[in-house]
Amino acid sequence: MAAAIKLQHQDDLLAKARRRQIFLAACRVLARKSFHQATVKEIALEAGIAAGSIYLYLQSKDEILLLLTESMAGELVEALPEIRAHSNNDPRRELLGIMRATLTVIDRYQEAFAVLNHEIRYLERNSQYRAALKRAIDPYRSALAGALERGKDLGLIRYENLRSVTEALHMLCSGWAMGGSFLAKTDRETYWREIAALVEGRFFVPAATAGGKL
Amino acid sequence: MAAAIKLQHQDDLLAKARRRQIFLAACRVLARKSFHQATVKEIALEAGIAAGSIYLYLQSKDEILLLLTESMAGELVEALPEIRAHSNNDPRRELLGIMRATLTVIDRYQEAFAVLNHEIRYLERNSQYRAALKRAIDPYRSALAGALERGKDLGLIRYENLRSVTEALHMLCSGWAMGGSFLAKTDRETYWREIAALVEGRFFVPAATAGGKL
Amino acid sequence: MAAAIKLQHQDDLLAKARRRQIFLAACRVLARKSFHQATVKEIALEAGIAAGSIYLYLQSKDEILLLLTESMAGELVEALPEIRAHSNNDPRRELLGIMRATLTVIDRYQEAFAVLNHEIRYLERNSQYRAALKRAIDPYRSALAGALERGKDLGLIRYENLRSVTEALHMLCSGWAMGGSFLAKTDRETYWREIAALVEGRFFVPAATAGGKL
Amino acid sequence: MAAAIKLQHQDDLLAKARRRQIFLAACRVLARKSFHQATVKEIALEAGIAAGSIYLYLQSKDEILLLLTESMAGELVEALPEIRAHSNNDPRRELLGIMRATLTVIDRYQEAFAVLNHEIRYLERNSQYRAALKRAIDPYRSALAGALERGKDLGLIRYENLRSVTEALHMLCSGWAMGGSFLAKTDRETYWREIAALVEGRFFVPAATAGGKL
DNA sequence: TATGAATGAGTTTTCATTCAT
DNA sequence: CATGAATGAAAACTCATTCAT
Repeated sequence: MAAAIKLQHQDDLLAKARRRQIFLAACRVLARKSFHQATVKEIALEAGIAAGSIYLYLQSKDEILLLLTESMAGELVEALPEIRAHSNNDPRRELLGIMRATLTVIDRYQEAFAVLNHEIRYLERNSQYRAALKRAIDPYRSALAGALERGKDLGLIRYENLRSVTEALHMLCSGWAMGGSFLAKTDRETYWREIAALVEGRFFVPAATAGGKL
Repeated sequence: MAAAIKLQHQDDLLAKARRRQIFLAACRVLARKSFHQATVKEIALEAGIAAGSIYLYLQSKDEILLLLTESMAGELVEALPEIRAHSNNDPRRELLGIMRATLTVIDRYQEAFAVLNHEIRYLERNSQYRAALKRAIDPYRSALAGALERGKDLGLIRYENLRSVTEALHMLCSGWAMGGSFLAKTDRETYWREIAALVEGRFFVPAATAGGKL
Repeated sequence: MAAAIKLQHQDDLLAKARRRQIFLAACRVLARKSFHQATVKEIALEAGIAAGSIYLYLQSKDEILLLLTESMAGELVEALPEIRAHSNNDPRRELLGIMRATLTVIDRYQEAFAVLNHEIRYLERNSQYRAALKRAIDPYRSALAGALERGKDLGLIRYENLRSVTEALHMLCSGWAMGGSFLAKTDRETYWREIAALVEGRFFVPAATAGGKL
Repeated sequence: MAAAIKLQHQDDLLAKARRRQIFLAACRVLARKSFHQATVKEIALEAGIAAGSIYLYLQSKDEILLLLTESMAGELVEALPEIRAHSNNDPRRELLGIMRATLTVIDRYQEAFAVLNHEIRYLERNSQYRAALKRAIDPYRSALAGALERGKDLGLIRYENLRSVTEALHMLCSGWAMGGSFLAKTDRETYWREIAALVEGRFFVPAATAGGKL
């Protein structure tokens, strides 16, 4: 029984490692082509496993998109506690910290993130996936909303509609990766300064008015 | 000879009308599914023509994307003279006018615009298309840039890098259609007020400092 | 009535001229590509008529092959009386004359002839066409066979099996156009001397034995 | 390692066997219809594999023609060493041996050979295929040319132009399969006696003149 | 008679998914 | 667990033929 548990454990570890391989391979492939131009075989080979072996870890090609979502959101969510810890209990710092982390993760996977952001439209129409997507993204969304709410309660942040601001702030980050032929991308740091200034100027209550200081 | 010209003229009109039919059909279909899920046959039938007849007006499925670009950008470009005329020679009004028109067009085709914005990444890798895309979009981009430059010259608008601001402003408009599962879309007018305020607050020189008034 | 007849006559002449145009156009097109690579539209335009107009003179694409057969065989058949007249009643001269004319016609249409010779395999499986093909070719075949028979009767030509010799002699001529990648074609005159010598040496009874002289 | 080699070996064997299946299936189908009338699916099913499986062993439909060329030429080339061995060092025997083998292979695939001989015209316009075709045919062509050259050196065979004779001799063999409606095919042996006599009488130096005897 | 836009059947090719080994 | 050969459904595209003008 102990052996069985250990095996189970090893299997889980193996599966996790394989899924990570597949995730990274998919990111590399999607940096070159669209989701539909990329074949399952190509992603499998890029991951160093045989074409058919993808299906030992994934149910379908579409599930690669779910894997991408879970992996990227996961990296973000893992970073949240430390961001919170370093925010000195100032929701403004926490908000900017989350946005910075978001931009960092997006920057890490750029193209794949843009692809994912497009394909997710169609994925979430499938009720089977919608729940899983929500589960993966919610901790991040909650952290963002939580910081905003606490900021409002403390009189440090102002906004009208929580939901729409939450999404707008995320859009400011993701816009960085989404620009197609219309957008001449600047480097990440330049972009970061731009949106940070935007957020501070528009949403943060001026120091003279607010009680604390950033 | 007159007859020949008339025929030629009629043919042009026919082709133009058919291409418009196809454009509108593609928009309707792309509101339901992705470009790769949509079949040429489906779009043709939606346009009220036979499956094969698409190829009388288009060289390939990809050219549908070019048609979308030309049609949407075309609607925008057609509106430019009047926007200019009504701007009272104030580049700030012209800038906001262009952005409002952009948002209006994007709103009209929403889903199809989002699809186009994604697919255009892959389309523009084909040098044959890149030139055509540029040709379609440039008048719009120039108008935006022109208003910004004139505004700067007159001391009414401030910015650092023309190119990056031009693109950022466009992104503010297109972001409206691009949000996937992350973005809970608010209605267009609410969004418009949001970004208009953003532009006015950040880029426009305060009335106290600037010479004219908006 | 006279007018009607005249019109009919004119119509016939017109149709004949159009069919000639189409024949020549088809030859030009088939010099560049195979029968299946060539489109009806392409041949029509090459003939200087509109795509759909082919069907005023032909029932189907396959009938182009019939037209080719009739036209090429026709040119040959038209030459037969004069060949006969110049043969001085010597079947050997007539035979060589026919073969020379055959080679001339084949040379004139080379590629199209080769294409026709291939496609005719499939055309003649259609009983509707078989009769028409036979009707077009028979005068030529008869002339060839006739010369051989008369030659044999006069003791000037020797052979075993009439049918097989007739065909072999034709093959000698058509081989000139049929060589694909295997055959490095020599010029027509060189080839003609080669096969003429072959015929004289192999089939003709030596002068010492035969009564007359060539 | 041994296992890997064995697997590799087995895979090669499998691919070879499948390609052979496809070759034979193509021959059977092409005995019934032209290359363009034959569909890839039909050939695949005739080969006992699924429609799409053809593409595991072939890049395109056209490559079937290359496969035909390689297979037929291959059968010929495999026979060459033994022909050489049995020729008793007499180039005349070797030459006739090669021609007889050629006729045998052509007889085996008759219709498919005729189709191939036609389609190869268009295939060899593609430079990618030209090289492969040449590679497949060259050993055969060299053997033919080699026998002719050695024969000439020994004073046993006479000819003017090596290249053109080589091709003419091949044409004598292939003509057997090429005759369309014009040629009433005789049986192979009759035809063989015919062309063998032709070669002996025309190209071989008479015994009185030559040193050796056949 | 002449046109050429429209049709839709038919073909090649791709690829997600399965399964015997 | 892992493999990769096999499958077959699906889709873009072509083109002979028709027919309203």
